[in-house]
Order: sequence, then structure tokens, then C-alpha cells
Amino acid sequence: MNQFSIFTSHMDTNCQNPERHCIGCEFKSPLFYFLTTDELNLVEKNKITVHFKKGETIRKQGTYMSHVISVNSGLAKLYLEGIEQRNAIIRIVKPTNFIGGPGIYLDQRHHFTITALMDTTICFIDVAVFTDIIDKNKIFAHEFMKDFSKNILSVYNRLLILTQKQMPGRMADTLLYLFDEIFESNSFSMHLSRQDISELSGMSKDSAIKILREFQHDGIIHLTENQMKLLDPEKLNMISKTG
Amino acid sequence: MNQFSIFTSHMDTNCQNPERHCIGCEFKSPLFYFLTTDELNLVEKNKITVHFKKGETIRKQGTYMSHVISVNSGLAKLYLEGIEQRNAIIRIVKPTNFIGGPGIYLDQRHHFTITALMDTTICFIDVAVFTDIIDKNKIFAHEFMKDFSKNILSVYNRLLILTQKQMPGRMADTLLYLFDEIFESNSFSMHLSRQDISELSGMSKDSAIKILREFQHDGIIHLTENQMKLLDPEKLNMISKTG
DNA sequence: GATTTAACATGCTGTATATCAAGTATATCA
DNA sequence: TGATATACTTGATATACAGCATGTTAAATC
Repeated sequence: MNQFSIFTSHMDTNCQNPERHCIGCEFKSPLFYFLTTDELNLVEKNKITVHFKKGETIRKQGTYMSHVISVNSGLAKLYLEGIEQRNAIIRIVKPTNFIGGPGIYLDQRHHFTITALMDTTICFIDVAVFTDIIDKNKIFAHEFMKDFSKNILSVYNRLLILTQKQMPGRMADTLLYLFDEIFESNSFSMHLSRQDISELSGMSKDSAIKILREFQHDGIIHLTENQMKLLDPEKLNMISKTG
Repeated sequence: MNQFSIFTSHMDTNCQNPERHCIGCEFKSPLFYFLTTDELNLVEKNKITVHFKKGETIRKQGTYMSHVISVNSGLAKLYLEGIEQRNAIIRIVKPTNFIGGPGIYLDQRHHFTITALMDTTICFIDVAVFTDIIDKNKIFAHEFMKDFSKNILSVYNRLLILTQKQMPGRMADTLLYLFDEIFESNSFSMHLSRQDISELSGMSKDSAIKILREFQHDGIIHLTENQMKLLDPEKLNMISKTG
């Protein structure tokens, strides 16, 4: 059973039960396991569950942030809208990840756009209820801060990679991120287009295609219609290190 | 009276009084005005004030984070240590800015290096005392989160600029940052080397020098031994916009 | 089944940018 | 005082990368 089937099974189960109880829900972010029963019930009363089709926009940068997000099933990309339609994907979000963002405490705005890479189910939790619980539940607040901080670290890391490595190194890092952190497998179904991969790697689509082809020629990966397979992790790690 | 003299007057006054009371201290970060008198006294008992000379390392990336930081006077740079000694400056820190970082809640490590760009006085506040106060003072916690979130937004912004603009645009943004946000003046003394400016702009030192010279030839800035003066803000804004 | 559309692929060309080499000025130090 | 280091400057060269043109393939639409 590959990662793809895990993702879809999440989706299917949840779709049959869009208004399931938060207590006992196995698709909620790990963050919510730190809530008390009362708090979880409060969340349940102030949440809505929505199903998105592949390609749909979940939240648009600049819009009002009324809710925080928990990804129940599917897969989403989170990106900064840059200059002249050029986007920078800063995170691929898989179940059962939480999405907050700097807008929660700053200006109640979304500072990135989130779109579905495949059919995806999302729980929206009222942001006022959410921050209220943070104010009252110290342990939950700390866990929230940890999650927040992890995302910042990954942006630091991304900034360094994008500005200091050249294309092969950046592509290697992107692929290692996908194989190791997102799909946790040496093979995954291509829900990401070449354009997506280029926006993760900070290069043009054309360049991304060329580098991927080079990696294939060098026996590092194998690309089929809708799958990417990692053949030589050692070599990929080496390219990531050498630049 | 230019910005430089403001900076030094902060330093001088404070140096005569390194162990001044936090209450009434005009050099503390605005964050601390949200503390109660008791809390401020607690901070005072658990803080130390240290003077750094120009060029000295205040905190080194990777070391244990025992304290959070408030910059009383002077000027510091905050940078990520990248590949092969290449640094990425992500923030210039002026009085009376606060420095926390993702390490507070994650792993109690510094994820960037901070060094003094001129003689600088720093208050170090025990991180356990600091987080303890956050747990208890909701308003303070919210203000801390705001400060934290602002810094994240500026890293988002920096990531976009560094990956999507070319050199003149990146340099324009760096200079606008220095003139508008840091020195808040159209002229400042050069505590930053060309190397520093290049690390802010994500380019080589040689390239930074060339672009600065071009800006001078085009009448945008005027460079003397130890001063940079903004002559044509309109043109600089235009370059920032056009890329 | 023909037509359109979207994603993928690839060689060519121009340019943005790093790197190197060589030089000047300024400060530091024996 | 001369010697050495440090920051800055400049032009020449090499290359990484984007952008274009053009083509291919596969899916979608009529």
C-alpha cells in the first residue's frame, strides 16, 4: 500500500462522515490531542468540514482569515504569490497537518494561498475560538508554538537553499523533501506538476524539466506517466550536499 | 541630529547605568511595557546587561539559547549561516528591538548568529522566566506573538525578493529597508560593509559594489567614506518595482 | 474522429551574475 | 618608517539560467 492509497483512504472514510465528532476523529491534527474534552467539543461546535476538488483554491492570499485549518485527507500546496504570477511554494501540506500562519495574531489575513493538489478534505476552525483556547490551555499553546516554530525553521532553510545552491542542488533538496518528508516513500504518484516542482525549487518550469531529465539519465530517479521513483538516494544526497 | 547620534546617545546613557531598573528604563523593547510591575521586577532580577564592541559575536547559531534579547543601544545584524561561509542576513536589529526566535519553544537553540555592527548594549533575559510570564500574561503573550509574526512576514518577503528579483531590484529593496525602516533617514553612517550589504541582497560582494556604483552614477545615492545618502527616492522605488 | 487544449520536452540564444585577477586606498602593526 | 593586512574597486572571462521557438504527446471537447 503506497502513500497515495493511504491519502485516499483518509479522504473516503471522512467524506462519508463529514460532521463526525472531533473526539475520536483520527484525521485531526496531532495538535488537538492536547485539548481537553470540553475544549474539543467547543472546537467541534465551531468548525466546518469542506471537501475540495483537485486544483481548487482553499484559501487565497490577502483574504480575511476567519478560520485556522486542519487537513483531514488529500494533499495541498501552500505558496507565496510573488512578482508577475510567479509563486514560491513554501510547504506541501499532507494529512493530518495544521495550517495557521502569521496572520492569526497580526492582522487576521492569509499571507499565502493554499490550493488542493488532489481531492482534499479540510476542517476550518473558528480563529477566535482557537486563540481563546490557546489563552487558556498552556500545554496546547506550547504545542502550537512548536508547530509554528517548525514552519519558520523550514522557511529559513528554504531561503538558504534557494539563494545559495544552484539548480541541481535545489532540485535534489526538493525531491528529498518530497520522498522523505511528504510521501515518506521512495516512490509516489505525481500529484505535482512540473510547474509545482519548479515553484518548490525556485527555477523556471523549463529548467526543472531539464534537471529532472538529467536525473533520470543519471539513474537517480525514474519517471513514468504518473509516478516518480527514487533509484539512487545516495547520489541524490550527494548532489544536495555539493550544491 | 541624525540617526547615528541617537544610537550613540542611547548607548552612552545606558553604559553609565548598566544595572538600571527595568521600570523607567527607556531602552527596553516596547514589548515589556505590557508587563505588570511585578513581572518587570522579576525580569530585572533575571536579566544581565552586556556591552559588545563592534564586530563581536553576540550569539552564535547552534548554541544553547539560555536568554532572549533586548537591544538597548547600538546596532546588530542577524544572519543565517549558509553553505561555505556564505551568510544570509535576514534582519538588522536596532534599539529597542526584541530578539527571540524559533528556538524558544522548539529546541532552546539559536537558529541564527547575531553580531554587533557597532558598539552595542544588550539585555539578556532568562528564557524560562520569559516563557513563564507569557504563560501568565495573556496581553503580553499576544504582543509577543505579534512581534514574532512580523518577523516571519519579513522573512516571507525576503524570500520572494531574493528569489524573484534581479540584482538592481534586490539592491534597491535593501537600500529602501536601510533608509526607511532601520535608520529612518535619507542618510546614514556606514556601519555596514559592502560584504554586509551583499549578504542582505543575496549577491556576491563584487556585484554589490558594482550595483552601488551604478546607483551613484545614476544619481540615486551618494557614497562617501562613511556615509550613504539617498538623493533620488523616486528612482529607487521605481527600480524596486521593476525588478 | 477531428479539433482543441494542456502538460511535457528540448535545442538555441542572450543575459544576468559569479568568479578571477589585478589594483588602489586605508588602517594596523612591528 | 616600512610592511602587512583589510576593505574597496574595476574590468575581463566563464557560466548558470531564463526565455523563446518548436515539437510531442495525451487528454478533453465537440
